[in-house]
Amino acid sequence: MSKELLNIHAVAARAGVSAATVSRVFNLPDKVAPATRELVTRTANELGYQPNASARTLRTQRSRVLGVVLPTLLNPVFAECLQGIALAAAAHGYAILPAMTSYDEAQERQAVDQLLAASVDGMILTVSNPSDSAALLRLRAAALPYVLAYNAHPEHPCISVDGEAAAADVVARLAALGHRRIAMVSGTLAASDRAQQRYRGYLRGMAAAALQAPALVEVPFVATAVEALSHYLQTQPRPTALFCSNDLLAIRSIRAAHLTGLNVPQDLAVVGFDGIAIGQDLTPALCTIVQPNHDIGRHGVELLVHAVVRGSPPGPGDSLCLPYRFYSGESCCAVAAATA
Amino acid sequence: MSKELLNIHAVAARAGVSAATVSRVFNLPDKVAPATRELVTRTANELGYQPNASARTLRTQRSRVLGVVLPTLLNPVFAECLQGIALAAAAHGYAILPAMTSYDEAQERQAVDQLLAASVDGMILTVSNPSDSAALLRLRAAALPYVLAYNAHPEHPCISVDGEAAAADVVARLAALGHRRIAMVSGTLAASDRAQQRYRGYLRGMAAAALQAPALVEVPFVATAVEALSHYLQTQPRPTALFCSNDLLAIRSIRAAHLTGLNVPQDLAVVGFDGIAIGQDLTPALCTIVQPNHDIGRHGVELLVHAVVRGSPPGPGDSLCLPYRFYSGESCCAVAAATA
DNA sequence: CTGTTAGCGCCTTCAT
DNA sequence: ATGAAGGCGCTAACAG
Repeated sequence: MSKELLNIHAVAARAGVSAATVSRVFNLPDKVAPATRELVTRTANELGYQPNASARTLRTQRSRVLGVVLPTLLNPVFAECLQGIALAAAAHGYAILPAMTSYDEAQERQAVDQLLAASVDGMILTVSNPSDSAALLRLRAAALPYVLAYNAHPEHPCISVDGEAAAADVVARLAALGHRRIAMVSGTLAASDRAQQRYRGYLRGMAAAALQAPALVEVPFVATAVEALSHYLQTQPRPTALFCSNDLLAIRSIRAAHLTGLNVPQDLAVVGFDGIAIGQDLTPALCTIVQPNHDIGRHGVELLVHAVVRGSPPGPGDSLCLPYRFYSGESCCAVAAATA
Repeated sequence: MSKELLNIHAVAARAGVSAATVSRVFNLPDKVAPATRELVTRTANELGYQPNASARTLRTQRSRVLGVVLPTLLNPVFAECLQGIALAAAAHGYAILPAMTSYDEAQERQAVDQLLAASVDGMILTVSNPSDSAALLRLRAAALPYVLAYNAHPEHPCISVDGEAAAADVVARLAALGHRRIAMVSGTLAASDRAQQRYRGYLRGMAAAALQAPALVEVPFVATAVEALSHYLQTQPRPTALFCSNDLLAIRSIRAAHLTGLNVPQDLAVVGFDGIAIGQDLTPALCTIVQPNHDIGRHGVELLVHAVVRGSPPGPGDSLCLPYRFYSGESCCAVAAATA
């Protein structure tokens, strides 16, 4: 096949028109006579021609590509979100260019630089800490449209849920079920503004229920999380309920409880946060705060597409706080009379 | 900020050299005097300059981008694989452009077309059926390097595991544990060559153990899988072991068993396939065939990068059959004497 | 070792 | 309604 000559001129020559006309057929179909348009379209199809995206981008300064910066896909929360982003982007004629940062700020900055060089039209990102992010500074300096996902910050456009209210809500529900020793489990608190937000909500909820909050159970390393949690659950006094800052931790807590000989939820209620899809198929089904992960991605895309159309980047005022939902799974129940 | 003039000429002017020299500093650093190189590097950093990827692509016909075509990220298998792809690609200086197809062949073709127009240097894809795929024909016609992931087919370069052997292995192990009524559960068989491969292995294993294979339990719709499985488990004679063609189905089978009042593994052994990371943290820990999902992605990237370097696309001869591993999780045990 | 020159494929005024 | 011409930013020959 003469693959090398499959450019706009080849189509033009074959159709007996100029390159400009072919271009117009693809970009401004209304400005070309129906007969010519039909001819060019047919010729292009026969040859299997598609406009070269790089040349287009170079010329128009618009790539129809959105950059995506996420910590990892090994947490289903972000996989679900990326799926939402991918579908929404495709629906709007955009491609996506994702980069994974492993919760590392240096990699966040590097990813942003790379995506800037790729001429993306906008970026959706989840960063470790929006307050103090070199990556976000770059974006502002470049005046590139961007939205944060999951992060919440007054100075940036964000798609998020009110994690603080949700966490307080969880504690209130646990208290209403008779739990008094309610502990919170999280990963490295400093590495995630979401965890910090949820922790604030937890403290607020405990105060509102007039309960004393035991020390935060920080589980820094995923690999040893189950072990650390098992150890923790053997110390006295044991909590009757565990509020975990994410679903993966909740799942590991349930495992740790079993290894310790505790039944969930009878001996230990476990509540997660995130609403990963798989949680509902587990046994016991995971009790958790369900975030609209798919929609968080979708709204991020739509905000950016909208911004491109109107020509001005999204600002903090465009932030969206989406509703969450308490999923009353089987991993949580009223405290047993004996252990209360 | 004078964002518009941040091109190679701006750097050249500021450093008092020509654009060609700046270009060489970025592409052939050895061909420029150390002093000049240092000067240019410093100037570029001061200005925050990075070469424009589109222009580079247009000029060199190489984009340093790999296309990725996967069914969905809602199955952690593919999320884990994509994570592997993303990390490996980044390590080799490549970006990735993923597209999700929802197991739909029309979308597979569309994704390939879009990625071709984006001038990707190669593609990694998982398709419904490699034998009869319009998407793969396009790739061949375009002579673009590509590798299949998970798919196995003699006429294409593939990174896969021997699913048939693995499935036969599972059956042999279950038989050795005393199971005689071993049923297999899968999604729509026609929609996945992997499921078909595993089913062949199952049948082979049953024959080898001189056991009669009950009818395949096909669960077409994810939304109603638990319900369908619960119903199935109430019919007599019930199997003592279930071999599921993927881990998500295994997890749902375990749930269905519980809803039916059966204990896993005492009343029903459940074995999955895929080795999604979360399986090991479940209770009972999922017994499954562990595939190296991350490495499947990584090898795919490396095969493509290698091909670009040597200048010829990978062929069927470059296929890699990676080792799998039987993870002896808690969802499987010897058949109870009474139910055997 | 460095500068000059000529496009890569496309879109977009401007002219017809 | 269509064509001709220039340049987006970059790299690769070719000179010097």
